Amino acid sequence: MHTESVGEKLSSNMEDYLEVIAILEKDKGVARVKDISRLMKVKTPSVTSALNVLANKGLVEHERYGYAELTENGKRIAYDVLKRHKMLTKFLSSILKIDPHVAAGDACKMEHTLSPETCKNLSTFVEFVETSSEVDRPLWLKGFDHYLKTGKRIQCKNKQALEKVKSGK
Amino acid sequence: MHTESVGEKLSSNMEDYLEVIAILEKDKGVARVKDISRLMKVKTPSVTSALNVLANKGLVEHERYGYAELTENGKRIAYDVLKRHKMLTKFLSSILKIDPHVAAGDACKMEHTLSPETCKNLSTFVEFVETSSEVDRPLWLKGFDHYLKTGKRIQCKNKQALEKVKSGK
DNA sequence: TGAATATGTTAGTGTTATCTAACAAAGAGA
DNA sequence: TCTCTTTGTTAGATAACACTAACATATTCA
Repeated sequence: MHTESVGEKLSSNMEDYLEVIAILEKDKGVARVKDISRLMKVKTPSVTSALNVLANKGLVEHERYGYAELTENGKRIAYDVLKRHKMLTKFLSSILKIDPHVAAGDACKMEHTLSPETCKNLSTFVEFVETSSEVDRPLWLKGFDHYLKTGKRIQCKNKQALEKVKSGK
Repeated sequence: MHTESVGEKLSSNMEDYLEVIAILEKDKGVARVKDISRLMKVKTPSVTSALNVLANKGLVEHERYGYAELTENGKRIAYDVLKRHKMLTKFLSSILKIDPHVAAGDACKMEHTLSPETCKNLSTFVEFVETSSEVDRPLWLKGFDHYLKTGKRIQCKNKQALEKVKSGK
């Protein structure tokens, strides 16, 4: 019956619960046990149990038979996880061309475990690609797309590269 | 005392045990409980317990007080995981410039959970970068390195791009 | 060969997270 | 208001995986 210290790190599972609650609060205004159970693909007693754990850690507020609500600390963690989730999904779908559904699944698994360094650099990479000018971005990313599809590299000898650079503007 | 059906999928943990055994067999010739426990960062009773599970599934052979040995099925899985591990480490360290030690840690977490699609395309991406000709590879990858370090994009107007293309050969 | 040391196993526990079955409360309609 | 349905909780079981303490076997070397 004691509140856990804030410093203890959360399991992937508990992070997932927080994330789902954040999504429900955003989409529906409130997070109900039944909706959480649906999104988490678990039965409702598992949710009740998880909410007790999270409430004990001061990450959600939950009155018996009531809604779950993220506390400020809970929001901080949930939004962090969501941010990573979105970044990972973007990397997988728009750069690696992974089917969006599969990409979301993989992002779910990675979002809890990747080191801050990897998250940061991957995020920078996505940003680098997304904000590239028309001149260079299509050059290598289209090259990769072609390589993905055919296994063969677009011929990119000097003359052809020059062509692209010229016609780029 | 029954052999598990081959189809049941292995937990991340059991895959890790197989991987570690494969590494020990390669490095030292044999895999001892103590060495496995060291690499897995668990105590020896956990290893004994894991070996029983894996032996039951027909993935290792293990006589009491003896070495652990991968069966053919065990090798197949272990080598698969190792292959993913190496590919992920290469992506993280040579493209994202993650410190090798951190990269190895992240690879360990991802290697069990990523979808085949993501593994395949990421692998293709690494290959695409590694086998690029001198002309285009440095162009964008160096651009990314600079962006990583400074947060600023190398100016890549047409004239400058032309310069690089010309001097590339 | 026969202690002493190193290594491996067994037994029993704890933690996390899941489930089913049974019960309790809340909400909706007649 | 009173019942029916929906939703949520409790109790108790199970599974995976780790641990410690105690015990068993192997190995080493004097």
